[in-house]
Amino acid sequence: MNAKNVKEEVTDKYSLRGRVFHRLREDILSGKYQEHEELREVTIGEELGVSRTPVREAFRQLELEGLIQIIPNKGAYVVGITDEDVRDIYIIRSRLEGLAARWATLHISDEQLEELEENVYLAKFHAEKGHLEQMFDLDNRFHEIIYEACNSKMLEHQLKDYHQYVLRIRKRTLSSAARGPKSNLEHEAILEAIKAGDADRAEELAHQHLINAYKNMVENGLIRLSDDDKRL
Amino acid sequence: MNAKNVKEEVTDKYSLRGRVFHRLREDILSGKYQEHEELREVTIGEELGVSRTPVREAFRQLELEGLIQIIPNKGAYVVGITDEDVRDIYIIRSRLEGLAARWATLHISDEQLEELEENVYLAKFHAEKGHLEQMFDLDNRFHEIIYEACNSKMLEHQLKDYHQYVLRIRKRTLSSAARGPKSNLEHEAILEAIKAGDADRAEELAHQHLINAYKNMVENGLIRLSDDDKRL
DNA sequence: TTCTGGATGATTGTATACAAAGATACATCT
DNA sequence: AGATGTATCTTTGTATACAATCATCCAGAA
Repeated sequence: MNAKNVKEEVTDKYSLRGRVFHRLREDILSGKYQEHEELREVTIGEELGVSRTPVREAFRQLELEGLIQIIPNKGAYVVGITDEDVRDIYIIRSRLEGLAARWATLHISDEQLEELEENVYLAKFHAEKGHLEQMFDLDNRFHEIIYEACNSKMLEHQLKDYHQYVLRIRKRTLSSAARGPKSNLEHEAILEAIKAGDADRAEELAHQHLINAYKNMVENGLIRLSDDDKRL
Repeated sequence: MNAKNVKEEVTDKYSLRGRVFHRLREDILSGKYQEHEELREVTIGEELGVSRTPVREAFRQLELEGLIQIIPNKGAYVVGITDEDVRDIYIIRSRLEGLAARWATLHISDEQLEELEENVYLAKFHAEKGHLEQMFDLDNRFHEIIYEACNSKMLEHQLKDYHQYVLRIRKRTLSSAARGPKSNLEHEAILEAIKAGDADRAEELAHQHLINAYKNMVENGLIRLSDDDKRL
């Protein structure tokens, strides 16, 4: 899941293979296809109205992304995403977001800083009004700005990939409204740290921000966790 | 998941697509194909004596691995990797390796621990003898054991992805022999921390281990770095 | 009964044919 | 000359035909 830029991702969606790829990823992450379910090339092809060729190519990519497992001459099986995976994704992402916030502190542009401030200001407004959809979008954008500001092609791409996962998880669970204001305060604190040029603090705050988001999901019973929480 | 994985990787190599995939990866990593060079489906197919179909599937995978860039309806181009990318990869991986070492401390099995100890012991031997190839393999295996021991499908997958890049960089630069013994000592320290159940220390040591490896490359002039090193 | 072996059908692996998009070269117009 | 349109060629995108492999089932022997 590595080097592709935004432009390709877009054009990508206009090829049949691209559509199959994105659609299948959606459907696997959303839970339409159960874990261990077998995906047949012709069946998927018929469902999406394409032949086996683009399906096969999409399968190979999904395998590399770890979403399906292909056993040669046998078939493709959905790997699925467990609650443990969700936990790990959040923790991994929390570390990388911390790193991104650190680097953003070093390299953020005036324009980006301004957009962050506007973002925080607007989010406060929509939180008071209870506009869930706008809060959702602003939250995404806040993180995206940080990714862009960190000035690292590798890290940005990595985090945007994970964002895909996180979006799906959120869709699956529906984010809790109560988390909004707290999340906003945390965004504000991260912004302040970046403005103050305090990279250590920015990293720690961004890291904790993601951990809090995850904990909130657990507390609300959206994700259940069997074993120890030592990983956090 | 391990024994099975190995078997698949092997069977993989007996399919035409698998052969094309592995062969192309080799050739790109070894520098046979220059940066920005265009890879044509028929040409590659003729070279390897196969049709376009397996070549295309291999291309899609190589794209996800970040080794080539596919521009729709145009062609596939070998992707370059800048010194800044190398720096970011090492830093990102250093954080994730730290996390992996932390989790490995919590979840490592007796067998894995034993293999780690054997690995460290053997590495010392080969370092004294100056067996570069064996040291290289043992080093890779050391990290792989940690990945497997961390007991996280997501993190393991992530780190193995990055490993691709690192292998590529190493091949490009040739690792310096002088680093060997120091690296071994660091491995040993990581192992001790894991055995002692000290997750914090394991994380910090593993993190620093990667940073040291990177610094060594810079000091030996294998990698040039233009701007500030504040990112470290 | 239980095991073996082969016929049969289903599914993937590969090759190839055809369609569509981009690149090139040249003629034409201003 | 420089710009523009177009014919043509090259290359990729997709569909489909055929080959190879795997799974299933049932007959027949121990």
